[in-house]
Amino acid sequence: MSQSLMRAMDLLAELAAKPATLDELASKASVHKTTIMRLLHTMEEKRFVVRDENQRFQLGSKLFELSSLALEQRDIRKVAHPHLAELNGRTGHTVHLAEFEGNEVVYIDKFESHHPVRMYSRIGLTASLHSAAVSKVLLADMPRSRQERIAAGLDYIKVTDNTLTSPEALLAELEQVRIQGWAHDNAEHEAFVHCVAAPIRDASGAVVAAASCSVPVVMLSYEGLLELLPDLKASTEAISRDLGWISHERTTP
Amino acid sequence: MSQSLMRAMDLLAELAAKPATLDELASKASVHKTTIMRLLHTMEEKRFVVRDENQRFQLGSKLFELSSLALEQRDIRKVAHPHLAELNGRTGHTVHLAEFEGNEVVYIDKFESHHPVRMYSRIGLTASLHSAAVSKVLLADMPRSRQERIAAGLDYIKVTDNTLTSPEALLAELEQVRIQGWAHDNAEHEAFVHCVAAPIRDASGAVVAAASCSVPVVMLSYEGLLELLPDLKASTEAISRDLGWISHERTTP
DNA sequence: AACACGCGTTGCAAAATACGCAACGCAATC
DNA sequence: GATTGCGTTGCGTATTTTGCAACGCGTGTT
Repeated sequence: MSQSLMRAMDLLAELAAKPATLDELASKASVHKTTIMRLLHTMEEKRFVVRDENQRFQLGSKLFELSSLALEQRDIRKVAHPHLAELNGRTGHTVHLAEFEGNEVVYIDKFESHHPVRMYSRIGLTASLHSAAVSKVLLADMPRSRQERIAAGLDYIKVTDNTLTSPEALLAELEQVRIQGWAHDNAEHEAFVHCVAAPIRDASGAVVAAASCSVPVVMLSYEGLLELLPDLKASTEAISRDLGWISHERTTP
Repeated sequence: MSQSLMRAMDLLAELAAKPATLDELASKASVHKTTIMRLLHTMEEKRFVVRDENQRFQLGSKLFELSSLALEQRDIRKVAHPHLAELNGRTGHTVHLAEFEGNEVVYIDKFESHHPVRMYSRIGLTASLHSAAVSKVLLADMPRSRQERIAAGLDYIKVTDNTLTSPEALLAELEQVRIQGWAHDNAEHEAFVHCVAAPIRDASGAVVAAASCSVPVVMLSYEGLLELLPDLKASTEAISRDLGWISHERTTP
């Protein structure tokens, strides 16, 4: 659509991975360096890019500024923050907050594990739709027709022994997630990590986000993982209440 | 230089302030909406921008991804180096940079004193958790529950007259450190050396490292040591800014 | 029920803009 | 002192971007 903008954004992505010189960038993009240079110049002017002392280009501080502003705008994040921080403090495990965006699931907040064995992830990364616990939670609340459309469009790369490999398997699991009110990732994405996730609802009752705990399997058995559920549910329900949601569960039968 | 890119970046800055509709953006930029729309489309494709349910445009998750990646690769040591070298040059005293790693505080960089009386330490060594000034700074930013767990697990070997000897004493001091924004080691680890330390923060505001000045007591009284604070704070704050941190102190009252 | 308004979308023709090229300047390296 | 690596400059070409005018679609108004 807009060629120069497209290239510029690719450049930013490239620089995020690793600072680079003009020629490196030009050859990777298969464009002449003059072109790249002009783009870098304008981005430099707006502080999206800076040059270090050795003429290598890297991402500039404007980007940090924008990203922190953008994160602040998402009010789910703001509301959830204290609750998830508390959950993280109480359990000591990695906690993620994720949202549906476009057709992807994106991590919008993360709280690091207190333990030396940690898992890698980053705010802004997208989660796998057929294996991440948060994705299952977010998908589970969608209308069946949309679930089917999405499930049909995935390629089910088998990354671990437990990865789901068919639309049917995924849809069946989504149905179960919807009924039980939580989801797991039983080492379906990385063999050494499993997770549990639960939904966060707004005033209309729609699932607007999902929170999860991720734990290395060497640290906690599957049964131990499930014992985190009451804590996790307590947190997600508290967040939902803060967002205006009113539980319609019968308190005592 | 590159008109479309320039406009696109202005759009991002505009959206950072407040999500907006197409027409709002177009009138603010004094450009026809078709033009803006094309830019937004390509940015949407790259997840720099998203539309919410009411067709308002806002910043997308790619920005979070880029900025967290970039911050990760700017390792603290590299960023801090010139600032600490300058501090070391200016004061002439031993300067340390320390990080939390696992459950220990580790020195990750050191600048030697210019004076003949030096203190012994080495990059990679761990600092004592209950007496080193850098440890206090790093601990002070942690959640209370974690502080308590750590404080309870230490054995308070009394190495000098001033060594803190109880979890209560340590926790009380951490609270003070958190409030005042710096910590001391008043000859609590070695009778002939005292130090001051200050926190280094990343874009999220979390304390990711600490820097300190260590001086033999024969060289500088406690009052003299405190006079190093403005210099030290200036350095740590400059490093924090380089890491993307934005001060939320009011500049003028 | 009909109408107007707001907001995004489409197709097209004009030209301003971005592009590639080739040559230059300036360091650092051998 | 020659060579390699990296960024910079000027210029003609044509590709890309632009503005316009009309359309589609949903909302809320009379």
